[in-house]
Amino acid sequence: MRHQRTKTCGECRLSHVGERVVLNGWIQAVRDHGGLMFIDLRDRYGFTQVVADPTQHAQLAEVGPECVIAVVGTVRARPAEARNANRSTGDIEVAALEIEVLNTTKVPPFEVTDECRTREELRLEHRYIDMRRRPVLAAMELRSRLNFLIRQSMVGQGFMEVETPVLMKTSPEGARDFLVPSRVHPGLAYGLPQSPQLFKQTLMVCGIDKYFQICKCFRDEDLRADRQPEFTQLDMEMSFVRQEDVFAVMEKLMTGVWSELAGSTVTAPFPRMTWDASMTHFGSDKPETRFGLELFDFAERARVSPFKVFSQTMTAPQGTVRGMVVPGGAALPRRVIDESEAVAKSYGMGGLAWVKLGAEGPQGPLSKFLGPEDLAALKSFGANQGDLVVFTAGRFEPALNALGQVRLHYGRELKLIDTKQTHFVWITDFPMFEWNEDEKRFEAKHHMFTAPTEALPPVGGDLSHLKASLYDLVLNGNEIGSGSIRIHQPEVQAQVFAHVGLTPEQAQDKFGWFLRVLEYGAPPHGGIALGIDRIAMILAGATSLRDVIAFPKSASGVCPLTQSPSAPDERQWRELHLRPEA
RNA sequence: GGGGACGUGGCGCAAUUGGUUAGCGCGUCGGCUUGUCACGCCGAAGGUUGCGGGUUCGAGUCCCGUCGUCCUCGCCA
Repeated sequence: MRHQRTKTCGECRLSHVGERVVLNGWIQAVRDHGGLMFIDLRDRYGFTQVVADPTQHAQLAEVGPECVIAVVGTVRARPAEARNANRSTGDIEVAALEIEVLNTTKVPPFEVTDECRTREELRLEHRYIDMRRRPVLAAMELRSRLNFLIRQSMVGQGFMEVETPVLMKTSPEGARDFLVPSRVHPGLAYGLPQSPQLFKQTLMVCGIDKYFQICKCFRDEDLRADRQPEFTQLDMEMSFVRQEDVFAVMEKLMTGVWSELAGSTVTAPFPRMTWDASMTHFGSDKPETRFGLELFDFAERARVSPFKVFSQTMTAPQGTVRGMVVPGGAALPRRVIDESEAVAKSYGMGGLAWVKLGAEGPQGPLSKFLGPEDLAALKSFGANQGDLVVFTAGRFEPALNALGQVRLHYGRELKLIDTKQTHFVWITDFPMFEWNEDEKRFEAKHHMFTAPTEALPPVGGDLSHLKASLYDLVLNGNEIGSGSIRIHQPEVQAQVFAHVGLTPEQAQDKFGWFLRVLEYGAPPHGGIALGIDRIAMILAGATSLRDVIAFPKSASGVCPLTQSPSAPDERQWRELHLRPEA
């Protein structure tokens, strides 16, 4: 490179007119008028129009879009009628004195334009071209600013950033671990962290008091639009705190982030809602609270209903019948109702019971089962003439969850969600355990290190009603963080291990080291982890995590750019004492 | 592991009920062009319709299988 830039492509203004400058960048577009040529030069900072006489610069014959050039030239004001108000540099142009071709390019597989509508697979395969596009670049910048604001806020609030190992001990509970086989120790493996949970708790015992880290976490499970195998968390933990202290730190962080990056004011404290209330009213543990359509409990009437699905469900274990009023829904076409039934079915329901309260009385499959007392009950739940009422029947969580999804379906279908609003809400008092039907045992709802809010019953007892100091931060119906007050007493920790079916030997083998940590003066502590990718996605207005990750993986976990995972060679397998299945 | 959608020149799309030589726009290449900024005008090249098999006189179109991508249930915090 003979000519190194003295200005970026977003820098020159009328105040620079007359200056001799050097620009480096990519050719965005060439407009060749024969005796006069316009070149839009682009870098991260902007675009500058270069004007050249092709007869003076023979190299111009060999360059096209995405070639990299250096331009030596003079800044001059554009003629008044040729100014471009759409660009910050639109009042000036650089008249080329010399042009140096720094690199040519193959014909790009797609054009570098804002509204590029090529398929995502191709964009990710050529991410180095895709990221030159302004929307992608903007998402990366947003993320960078988010990370900076997080560090600024956390350090400002007295937290210390500590790095924890990525090669760590594999753990049996929760998501599947990515394994890293050991070369030195045949048959042994590290696990990549699902989160630095035990290390951050250990840091509390170390006396760090306030810890945070922006760290990569890994989970070897199937992917979704909002789930990648590796993702980034803001991980934090504090000593001598109750959950309100954790909330306050996060509220200060998030209100600051929102005012900086979303340009909107979010006020703290955020509303709090118990898990029971969230499930009961919204059919979800991550409620979208920007519209109504709250659910109601139809148990009383369902119990005595002639409709067998209702009455039989009420006699089954954990059986419940829940309903939801769709105001004005009696006018909805059958197609919309059928679609909502499909939603309920996809979430495990046999169907969706519904009734339209029309002018001539109840209509629909359920109407013949509804007596005057049922209709009075519906009225008490807010149903009026002209409304649609839908119901699910089943076990508590599936029935509520399915109806919650139906609620979201109607919220979107009827455009009830005010997307201009930002609703943070804390969900608190989660159940400590949940029953795993496949394995016939209780397992931790969050993880095994969450503190119960009351004394644990003897092993073998019913754990289904136990609550924990466990909380989620929910934003516009997205779970963006999850945390808890932790167990800091080794006896309690040992009890929890026993409750989830770990023998003392297994507990010792997997977590003995951590039980010992707790035995040496562990302070009461708690914390939370926020999903930075998801927060960035919401701030960017994106619908996929891939839009805010520089080099994301496809739904099957493949990196489109590098084609990982790939086959290690024979020697690599051998060194790890492994052999692939043929 | 299950369900759904998609796969056609480099890119985005079209092709009626299975029927002629698979079209259009962008890009690319060549020519013209001194005030454009999605420059314009003229011309040209570019296709094993993801892959494999089948049905048929005939398949981009129908059937079976397979691969890939996306969405999703399960799974996962």
